[in-house]
Parts: sequence; structure tokens; C-alpha cells
Amino acid sequence: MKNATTTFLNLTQNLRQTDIRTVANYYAAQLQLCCPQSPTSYSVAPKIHAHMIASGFRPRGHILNRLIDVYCKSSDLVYARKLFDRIPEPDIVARTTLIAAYSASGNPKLAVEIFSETPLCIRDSVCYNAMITGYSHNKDGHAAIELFRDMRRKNFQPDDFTFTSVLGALALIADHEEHCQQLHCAVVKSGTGFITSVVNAIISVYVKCASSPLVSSSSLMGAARKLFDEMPVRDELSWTTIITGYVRNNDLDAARHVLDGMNEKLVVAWNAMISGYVHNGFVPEALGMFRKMHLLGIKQDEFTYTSVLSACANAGLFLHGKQIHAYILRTEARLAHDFLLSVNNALITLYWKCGKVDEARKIFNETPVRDLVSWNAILSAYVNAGQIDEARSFFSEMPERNLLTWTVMISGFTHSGFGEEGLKLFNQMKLEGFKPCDYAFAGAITSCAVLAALEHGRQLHAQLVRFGFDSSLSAGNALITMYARCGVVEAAHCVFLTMPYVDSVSWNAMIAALGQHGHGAQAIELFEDMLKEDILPDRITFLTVLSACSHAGLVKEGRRYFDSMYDVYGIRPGEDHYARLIDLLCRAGKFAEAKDVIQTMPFEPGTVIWEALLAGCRIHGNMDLGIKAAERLFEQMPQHDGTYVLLSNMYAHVGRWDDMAKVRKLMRDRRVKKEPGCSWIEVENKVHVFLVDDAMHPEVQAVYNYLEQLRLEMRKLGYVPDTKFVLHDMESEHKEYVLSTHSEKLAVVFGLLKLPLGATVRVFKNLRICGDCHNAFKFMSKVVAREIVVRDGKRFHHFRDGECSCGNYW
DNA sequence: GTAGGGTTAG
Repeated sequence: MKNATTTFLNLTQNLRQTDIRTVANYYAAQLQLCCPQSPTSYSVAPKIHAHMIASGFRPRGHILNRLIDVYCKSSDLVYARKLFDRIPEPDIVARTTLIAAYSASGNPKLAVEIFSETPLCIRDSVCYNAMITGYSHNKDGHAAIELFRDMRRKNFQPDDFTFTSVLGALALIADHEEHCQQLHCAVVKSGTGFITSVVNAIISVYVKCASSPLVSSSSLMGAARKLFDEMPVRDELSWTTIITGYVRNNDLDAARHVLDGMNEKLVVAWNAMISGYVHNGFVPEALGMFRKMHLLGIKQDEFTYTSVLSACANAGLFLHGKQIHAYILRTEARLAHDFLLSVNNALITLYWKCGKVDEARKIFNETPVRDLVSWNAILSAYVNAGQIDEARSFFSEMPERNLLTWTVMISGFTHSGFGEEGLKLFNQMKLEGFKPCDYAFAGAITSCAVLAALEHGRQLHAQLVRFGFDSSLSAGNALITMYARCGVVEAAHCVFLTMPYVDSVSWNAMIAALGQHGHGAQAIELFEDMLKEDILPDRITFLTVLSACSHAGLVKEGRRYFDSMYDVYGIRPGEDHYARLIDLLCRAGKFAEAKDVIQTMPFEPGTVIWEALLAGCRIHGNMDLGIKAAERLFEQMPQHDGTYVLLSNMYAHVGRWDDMAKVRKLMRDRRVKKEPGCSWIEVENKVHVFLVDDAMHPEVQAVYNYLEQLRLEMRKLGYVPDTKFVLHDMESEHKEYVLSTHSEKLAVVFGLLKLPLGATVRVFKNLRICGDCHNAFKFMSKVVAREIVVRDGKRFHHFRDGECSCGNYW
């Protein structure tokens, strides 16, 4: 292109002496040099134009049309339109140029505007073709076909371009075999049926139709293959269409077979094959293809790179990914806009998925070009790393958002325990005109799980069915979790049984649902069913299975499953698995065995191990070992207020008053607030709750009444309590109440009970508000306190008269 | 002046 520019500049000097026709020819020649083979050449358009203005040359006719075209191709549609508007009576070529440009840039409205303003007497087939393609680009297959009919009614002759366009439109909407055959006949009648581009288009309709659930994929692919085999002339597109056809219909072997028989070094076809492997999880095959391309000298491009990088990201192959990154830097000198954009986006994903969030951030920060994909990728990075505040700030800074953005943010809130925020965002998303997808529903439903908001969850379930997502895997899994979390195991089971496809997440969720609600034996049974169906258990499966065994007291089975993790499935047990095993043993009173496990573990015991041991000791009233575990916890979690309170109470319980005094002194020094506080120890399947400083509510009977109402009310809300509690007081009788299991939340509830009726309560303890305590607070605000304000991070939850509203502190 | 294939964000 340098040459073109130089020639041009040389022309300037002699321009005035030159004949106007020669000048026009010169400009025409210059504009001719801007061509698709050298897309960057389009950027010369303004220079050529500036030159025309400077030399006093006024472009008209075909030179002006060409100039408009070149401006369109260099993506300056606004300026192209300005030039167009200055033409008193634009001819069909100028109009078609603009129609095509608007169509390609995703602006069909403007294209239609120009098309409909075009008088019928000057219209031609090319113009119709451009408009048909415009609709097709806009995914409006019906409009494209309607225009095709209009064209024929008005006696315009369809040509091969028309058929390729209209077949492209048909591919968007075709889901019946007849669709394909009807058009196929029309094409043959028109006499264009032998033209390669038209046959390619017919094949692509068959291919598209083959992936519709309404037809037999193999018979349509067979028809497509027959057309392909019988083609007299095949071009690059023919090969790509048939290969992508097989890939899209998940017949990777057939695709590979065609590819292997292809002589052309066709990068697009190879890319299609690689992406097929990547989407089906065949990472080694994808990487093998990548290597082979290099060996065969097939020039890789950004599509190749993004696919293999994504393969590495999904498989966690950080070193492979890094090697490819280095290879790209070594091989690619060009830093074209689109190339940089897509490769950098893939790199951001590679790095965060391999746990390198900071590296991902670095690429995001340093890249000179960003688009929505880049923003969504970095948003996912922070959401997945659990850095919800970072994610929130990215979300608010984003220049634009799409459905994916909202969905990622909703699930981010949900997984960080901010159910209310997740639901709010789901509603806001709908208000902003986004139609939720099944993933968005899954996020919202999981929010309900976090909040144990059964009614809301049910409503979302109904909406989900209305939207036609009832066979969605992710939404189904979310429903299982939600119903389980709200205590309605039957509903969870019903969802599980009616899901058309399930994966290990579904199985895990269902096993957990049964295990958490005291159906340990059934949970184990389901796990065995899962193994029978050849579904491979993962780390999560074993966590839920071990918990289930623990709840059901199936010590032997639990031990066996634990041992099978590595022996049979090659999964190394993590600290969390060991914690479950210790929990299992301790609940069964096998303390010696538990101690043995702790001593022979391949790593130093952390807090989860001591918590499990302590929990077991609390159940069995094993104060000696319990105190030891609490002391370890106390060392490892000096910031955790609950441990101080508990340890001090345990010392008091066994009469170690000096130790108790030491801990209490530490508590005072560190300003550990005892309010609201209680601690508990479980003996004989009953939880003994000790109120702070043994200060019992003056009206003990009233407290019991509240608890009883609370229990009933929570049942009404669909929450099924599962543990028995005994409220301790020196003077009164012990009485059992069934409440929630979470001691910290319970502590707050008990703390509230000590207040006079109608008080305003502010709890400034950082407390994550979720499911059971949310409901408890709602109820408490109705029967005990007039108003309750609870702080949860930066958020506050305001409970009043049984209702809750949330907001930000700052 | 008009057509048709491959990628990256959950």
C-alpha cells in the first residue's frame, strides 16, 4: 500500500496541468488498490479523499460510489453516509453499497430504510441480494425469505448470489427435512444447482437441519455428504462446510476422516476440527492437531490460537498454555486489532483458570484493545477467585454488559453468600430488558438456596418451566440444591428424577440432599446407583458421601469409601476429606482411631481438622480431647471470637477456673465481644446451649414460647429444622426445641431473646446473613423486636414486622 | 454494489 500512497503524492505536483479524465482514471485506479486481499489498504481512503479535495477534484458517479464503498469497508459508515446524503439522486450502486455495509455492521434498520426508499424502477437483483443478506445477518430468516418471495413476485431473476443468501437465511430457521428438500428443488429448477457456492449453501442447510432434535441427524448428514461427494467442483468452503457439519453433529471421527482426505492446507477446516475436539474435551487430540499444523506448514491464525488456549485453560494445562503463549509471541509479528483482541481474551481466561488471577489482570490492563469478551473474562476471574468486591467494581465500571455479564455477576454474589444481592441483580437484569437464560435462572435459584427462600424458589421454578428451560442441566442442579437447602428433599428428588440429562454435579447434589436431611442410608444407596451407571465420582462426591455416612453412623462404609478414593479412583484425599473422616469416626465415638488418622495424615492438621475433632468431642461430651482440639483451634484462629467463648465455657464446664480466667483475660485484652453470644455442647443427641455469663432471660417461659412459635413459623416458611436443642438455665427445667444447627446464627437469635419486647436491635457483628437465620430474623422482628438491623459486610439487613429490606452502609 | 466456513467470556 505504501506504493499506492507514494504514487499518489507524486501525482499532486502535476495535477493542474493534467486532463480531468486522466485524473479521474488515476483516482479510480487508486481506489481500486483498496481491496479485500489487503484489508489494511482501506485505511488509505481518507488520504485519497483528502487528496481529491486538496486538488479541487469533485468525485461523482462511479468514483464517488467507489469512495463510499471504501469508506464503508474501512468501517467509517458515518462518513460514508454523509457522502451518500450529498448525492442528489443516488443510483442503485450507491444504494446497494450502503445497504450491504449497514447489513454487515449489524445495523439492519438503516439498511431497510435505504432499501425501501429505493424506487422499484431502479432496483435490481444485486440490491435485493444485499437486503436479503442483511436480514440474514440480523438472524431474521423469515424476513429474508419473505423478501425473496417479494423479489420473485416482482419478476426479478434470482441468481447464485440470491440462492446462497436465501439458503443462508433458511439455515437459520430450518428444522424440518421438507424445508431443505423444497428449497433444494427450487434451486435445481432455477438452473443454479450446479454452481459450487449454491451447492455449498444447500449442504449447509442440511447440516444445520441435522442438528435439530426433530429430525434424524444421520440421514440429513448422509444427504449432505452425498451432495458433497457428487460435487463436480469443490472449493475451500465445500470442505469446511462438510467438516464443520460433522463436528457440529458430534461425529468427530467422520469429520477427521474427511479432513485427512483433504489435500488443501485449509486453516479454517483445521480450526473447525480443533474446536470440535476442544468442545468435546479431547484436549490431547486438539493439541496434536495444533502440532501437526505446524509440521505441515499450515499457517495458524487467531482462531487456532484461541481454540488451543481455551483447551489448555479448561484442562488446567498451565505449562502447555504458557508454551503456546510463547510460541505465539515468537511466531506472530503482526499485531492486528482482531488478532490481539481474541488472543488476549483467550490468554486472560487461560491464566485465571490456572489460578493466576494477577497474571490475567496484567494482560487485561496491558492490552491496548478490549471488548466485552475481555471484560467478561476478567469479571469471571474475580468471581471465581471469590474476590467479590473486585468483581463488583469491575461490573460497575463496564462500558457495556450482556446476558453473560449479568449471569456471571449473579452467580458471583450467590457463591459468595450474598443471596439477596443475587436476586436483586436478577430482577434488575430483567428490568433492563435482558431475557434470562438458564444459567441466569440457575444463579437466581441458587440465591434462593442461600436464603432458604422456598416460596421465591418455587416461583422461579415455575418461571423456568414457562421459559422452556426445564430440561436445563445447570438450572436442574440449582433446583436440587435449592429444594434440599429448604428442606424439601422430595421436591429435590423429583427434579433429579425428571431431569433429561444429569451429570456428576446433579448426582452430588442429590446425594448431599439426602445425606443432609438424615437419609444417610438412601444417600449411600444413590451413590452406589451412580457407580453402577458408570458415572465417575469426584472430590465433591466423596465429601458428600462421607458426610452422609457420618450422619447415618455408617462408619465401616465411610472408611471403605475413603480408602477407595485413591485406591480405586486415584483421587488424593484433601484436608476436607480427612476432616469428614474424623467427623465420621468421632461421631461414632472412635476417638483413638481419629487420633491415629490425624497423626498419619500426609500434612499438618489445620483448622478444619481440629473443628471436626472438637465437634465430635462436643457430641460425646469428651471434654479432655475437646479442650485440646479447642486449644489448637484457639492457636490457629486467634481472630475467631467463637473459639474464645467456647474454650472459656469448656474450661468452666470441667472446673478449670484458672485456665478459664486466662482466656477471659485474653478476651478482654483483645476486646472480644461476648454479645451476642452463647456456646453449646451436644450430649446424647441434644444440643446444650449455654447463654453468655449464664444470664438467662428473666422470663424463661416467654423465651420458650418464642422458640416454639419460631419453630412453627419456620416450618410454615418451608424450613425443616433438623437438630434438637436444649436451653440451659440453672433454675428451670430443660426443654427441647428444634431449631437450626448453626451455632453462630443461633447465638444471635438467643442474644435477641434477651431483649425486652418492642426494642430496636442493631447487630454490628459481621455476620453473613443466609437461609435459616434470615427467616429467624424475619420472625423475630415480628414477635420479639420491633426492628432489627444486622450488618453483613458492607450491607445491612433491615428487618421490620416480618419483612426484610437491604442496603449499603457506604 | 450482492453470498457462503473457523475463535475467545459461564
